[in-house]
Amino acid sequence: VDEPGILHVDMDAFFVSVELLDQPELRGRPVIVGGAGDRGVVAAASYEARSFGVFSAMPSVRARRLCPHAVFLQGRHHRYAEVSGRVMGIFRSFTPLVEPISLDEAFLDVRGARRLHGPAPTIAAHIRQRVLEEEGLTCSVGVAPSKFVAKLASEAAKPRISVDGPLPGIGVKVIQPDEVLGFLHPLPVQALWGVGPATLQRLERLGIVTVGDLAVMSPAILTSALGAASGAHLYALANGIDDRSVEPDRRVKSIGHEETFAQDHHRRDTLERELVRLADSVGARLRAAGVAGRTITLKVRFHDFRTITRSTTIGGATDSAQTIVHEAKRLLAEVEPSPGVRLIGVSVSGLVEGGNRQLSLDDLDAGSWDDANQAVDAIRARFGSSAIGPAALADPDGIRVRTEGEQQWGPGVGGPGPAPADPDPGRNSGD
DNA sequence: TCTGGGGTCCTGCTACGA
DNA sequence: TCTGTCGTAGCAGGACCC
Repeated sequence: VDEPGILHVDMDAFFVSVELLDQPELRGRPVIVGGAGDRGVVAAASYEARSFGVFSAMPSVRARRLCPHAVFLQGRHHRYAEVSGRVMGIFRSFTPLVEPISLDEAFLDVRGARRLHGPAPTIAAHIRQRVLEEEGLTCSVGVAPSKFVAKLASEAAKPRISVDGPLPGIGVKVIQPDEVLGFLHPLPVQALWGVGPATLQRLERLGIVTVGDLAVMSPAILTSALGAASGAHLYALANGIDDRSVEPDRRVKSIGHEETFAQDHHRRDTLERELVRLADSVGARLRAAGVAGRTITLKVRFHDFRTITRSTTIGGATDSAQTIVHEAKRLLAEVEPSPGVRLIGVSVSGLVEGGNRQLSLDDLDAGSWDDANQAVDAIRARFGSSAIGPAALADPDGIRVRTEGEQQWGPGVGGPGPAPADPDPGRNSGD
């Protein structure tokens, strides 16, 4: 790889910027998108909010303390997905080799687009211009010979915060092949993709502070400290070696849904009802994606944040909520909920394309559900996700069904919490 | 300070069949 | 028949990313 042909495009404060498009009167104010409840977190913060020390993944309680006058918004995932789809469309008008990483960032391989659109830095500038003109949004672009250097470069191109407020970034940062090591080595080691708090601690024990320190370390010492895969991977990155290609059609490997409760739950029957709702959502998403899976995993997080997973692998792949619920309940039966459960989740992995799906005995048992599931999917497509759902989830008046998507970044203020009618005698925790 | 929800990947352990 | 080895699958947990 000898020319900077990989782009990393990162939208600036994406969720917040989309909200500002729809509510321009909020421009210039500190705006935070995320869960507003006691157990929520910040999903995105405007640069005004960031200058108060607010960052994504920060507990909302703390964000509110740091910036009490900030405007808190719940977030609208569907709206962000819609805008993201159009932005990715702009990227694809330059190259088919687009690998979306999330709603707001993607890698592009533009080495084959030179003739049509010019060299990579020119393409980067054109992309920024078109995203601004067509969507009213700004983005930062890193241009480099490899994915991870492009990612770090886009970070260097981003707007900055200062005591006087936000400062615009340079927008495009280009790293030529002979500049890679000079760019990388002064960076703190946690700038590397794959170095989080735990790995950072281990590296610091070896006296490694910068990427340059890591680059001159013995690979044998690194692998013994970090394991074979991570050690070799980080050593390669620190020396500027990253031959991962841009993969335009990565297949999803698992689909899951989990929720934190506004208050801890202590009763198995309450948790089972939540499982029905989560599995209903996971089944619908599996069918929408045209996949089915063999491994069902239950996740439980207790009041003290201890988290366990229990999984089981069934004979044939399923996309049926009924089968998922059945297996998840069996797994839950081995868990003691009385200390208090703050989160429960269900996921399905070992995915195969729906067309290759094999029927298991469980599926045969639930086979009659297939038609019902298809009918439910059709009704939801036409009337919305809350139009129909499992009877176990209906409100006492039988009118409305709680479904997925009502909490994105933690439980809202005062809810949704448990399904209704959940007396928890002997407890005063507010289940 | 008190920690969401969507994921991926890696490691270590155990069971099991060849 | 018993024992050891090896590869693989399944499972649980941890770390990390956005």
